Amino acid sequence: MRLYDPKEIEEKWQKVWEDENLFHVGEDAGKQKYYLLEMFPYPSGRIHMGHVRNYSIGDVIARYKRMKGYNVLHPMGWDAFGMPAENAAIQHGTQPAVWTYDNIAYMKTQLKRLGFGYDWARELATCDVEYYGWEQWVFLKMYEKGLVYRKNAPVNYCKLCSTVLANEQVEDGRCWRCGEEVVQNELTQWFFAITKYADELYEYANKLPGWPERVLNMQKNWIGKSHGVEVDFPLERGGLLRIFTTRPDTLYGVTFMVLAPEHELATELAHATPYEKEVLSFVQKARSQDRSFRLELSGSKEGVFTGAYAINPLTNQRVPIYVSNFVLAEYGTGAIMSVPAHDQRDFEFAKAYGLPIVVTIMPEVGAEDKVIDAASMEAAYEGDGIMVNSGPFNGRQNREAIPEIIAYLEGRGIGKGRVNYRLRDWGISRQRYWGAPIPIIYCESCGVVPVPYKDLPVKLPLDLQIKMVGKSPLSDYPAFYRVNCPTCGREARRETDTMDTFVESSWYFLRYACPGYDQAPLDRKRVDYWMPVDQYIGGIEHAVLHLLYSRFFNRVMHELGFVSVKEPFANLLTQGMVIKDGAKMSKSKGNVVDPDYLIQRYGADTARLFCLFASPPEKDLDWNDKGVEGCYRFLQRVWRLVIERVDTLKETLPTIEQDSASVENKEMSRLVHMMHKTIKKVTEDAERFHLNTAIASIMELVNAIYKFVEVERNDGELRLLKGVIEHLIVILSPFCPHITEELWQAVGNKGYVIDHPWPAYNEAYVQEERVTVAVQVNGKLRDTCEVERDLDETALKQVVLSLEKVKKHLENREIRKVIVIPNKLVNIVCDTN
RNA sequence: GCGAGAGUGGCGGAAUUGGCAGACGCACUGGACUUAGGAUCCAGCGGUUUACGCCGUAGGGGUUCAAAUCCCCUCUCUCGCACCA
Repeated sequence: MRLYDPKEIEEKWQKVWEDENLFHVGEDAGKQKYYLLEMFPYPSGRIHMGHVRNYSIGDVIARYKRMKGYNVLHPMGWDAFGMPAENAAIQHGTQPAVWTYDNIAYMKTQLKRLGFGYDWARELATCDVEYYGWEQWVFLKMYEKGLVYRKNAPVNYCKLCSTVLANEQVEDGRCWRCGEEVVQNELTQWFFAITKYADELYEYANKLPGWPERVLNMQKNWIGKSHGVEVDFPLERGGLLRIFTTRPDTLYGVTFMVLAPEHELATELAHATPYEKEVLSFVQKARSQDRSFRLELSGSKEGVFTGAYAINPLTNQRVPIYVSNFVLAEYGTGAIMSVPAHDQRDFEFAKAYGLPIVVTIMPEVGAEDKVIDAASMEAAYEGDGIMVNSGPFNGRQNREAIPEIIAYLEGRGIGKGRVNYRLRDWGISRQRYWGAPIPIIYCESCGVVPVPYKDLPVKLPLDLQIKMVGKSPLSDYPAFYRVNCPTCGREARRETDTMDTFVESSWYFLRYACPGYDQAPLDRKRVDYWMPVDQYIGGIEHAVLHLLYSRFFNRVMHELGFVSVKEPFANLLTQGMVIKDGAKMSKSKGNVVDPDYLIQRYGADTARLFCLFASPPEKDLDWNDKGVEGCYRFLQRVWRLVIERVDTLKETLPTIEQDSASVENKEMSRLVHMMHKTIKKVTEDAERFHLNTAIASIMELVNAIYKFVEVERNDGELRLLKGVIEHLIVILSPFCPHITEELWQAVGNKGYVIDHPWPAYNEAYVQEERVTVAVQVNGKLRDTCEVERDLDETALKQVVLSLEKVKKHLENREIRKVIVIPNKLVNIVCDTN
């Protein structure tokens, strides 16, 4: 008998798929499209198990949908700009471009060896000038529309990476990539005006039913929409101090004001007063601390009095103005009103500096058992209640009064309702080489001059030596930055920063729809055929980064007229990590499993099968070498099942339609039932991505077939066997495409299994003719019995009551009622004496 | 602290709607075949009990004829956010 040799058959079919161009797709108005996308990889050198898992899940869905009759777009490409290329260049003296394209070439062979069905004709690498050139084009359009601007601002800077980071790329005060502590630097940077879409990005998060709640919450959290009011507090010495608050219902309880150290009034108010010296030294100290350090001081709120007072516009009382490190300059107006009675932070500050506390909200009677009192309270009361000490609003429920208070403020011209966002604009300048050059020229006489469209692309030079220095390598390379001003022709200087690589990954999914298009970044007709992505699959780690940027960028492309849809990803699946020995697989932990080794030892089908079978896609996958063996064993079992009787099967005409006439005995009807049940289960599980249980049910079918072939079978039975085996091959094929293609051919089929339509199941056969009914007495299982399906209740009761075990449990007891769940369960409720 | 999710055999995990808890696989145990078994096949495999049975889905309470599933309380873990006024 021929042995299962994965290496041989996998190479064979991969070549056939490639030669026959089987996964190439075009737009076809006659078919329903399905765009399936997995997050593209960074070409780091080799793929890891996380990729294998991600792409295996995607490949199953793509193949399944294709067999279902969809026109499936399943592309692959490379997120090819980024720092590792530069670091490798410094370490090994290579060129980032060479390093990157070499890695791409190798990783592509790895993906091919896993048998993923991509349309390679659409492959792109973001470091291709054909790609980033169009990105520069979009940058210029955004510049024209005011969606890109340049400003001097304190930015997050990672010393180790020698570059600036966006807010989203700072985690716990550390660099998302290398973990180095992030410091604040003042630099002139380019920003994308993502905050212009803050509200839309927030609100549409409620219109994405196909996304995990968790991701949407993280995004909403990040955007941080809050409703409140801006209030102008007159300064005693003239002028106004504007603050933002979400709690106008506590305005009557304001006892002081606090400014961020960066607030322009901070030093101004103290100017020429006895407080000036102290304020100046405090502000200087605070400014020298970087943001993460200031945040670490949580709990220790420090501040100084400016010597100035503001007037509470509702009470006309004068309240002192402080400067403190706990107020953020970037949020709201950089100044706050402080209500120590009802805000814990203000309370702590008031206690530390001996400031008065005025209670304006009392807990409602019954809601809290104590009446709060300014003198004795030990923490702020942040809950709701009835307003007191609040002039015309006394006695009102605080939440209900808020809209009226806002109207009251607006009517008197002292405040205005306002929505505030936590989201900041996206800083995209990076002082690195291996990225897309920002298409801008600085001219001493003309200022900031965009590169004319006709001069695009601004090509990244490939022939420079990369040295680790604290500034962009390009700024050391005159051949790049020396340029003549496009406006006046005089000598000028190119921007030497490059774009954040998250810009490239924000629109690659659009470009897949029209690869190679050279008239514009995108070909709207084709983009509209394919967009939105029907199913996006990737890691949770991009919940706010890539996924938020892409939603923003797609909106920009929408406004530029390149795509109709506003939201790029209709459905999102976030797959879990691959864990081994209790930790994420990583080189430093020494717990990596090399995909090449797996393919070499067991074959791609086994590698895929294990990744899919070991746990449901959203959960973390616990790597288990023995589990891999189990999957290999299963495939050998399938192989033997077919190959051991391949000659017979080849000669037998399959019974594809299992009508009742061809079913001669109980074992046949049992097999027919198993087959239809399995098709149904796999179909439903594929639709909801429960791929592990889909595989489990296929295993059950295989077990049932083995049971069926234990004895010699007649012609009719063999015809059924062949039909069932063919169905088995078809439904296993999305998971393990090579072995199934081989077996499909071995049993005598001409075409490819991938071209075979997904089988339908017949509900009539999904149900068995005889069913096992659980029999309970007072809710406890006492026996089971096999009866005809849909047996009427009276007959069923009769059968059940005649069971010996049941009789025993009913002795001397009176039956109160009998509950019957058809074909499932009978529960006899009786006295319990 | 706030928000979200989870807790089921020795392990990974099943259980679309409240209806036989533990599918499928791993590990383990016994057996068959064998020169051999790390191959294959068969049987067993939540705990406890000689057995009938009793107990069992983090713990406690509740609703129900019936709860892993619904409700309340407690504990533990994971993730995200965290002076955002």
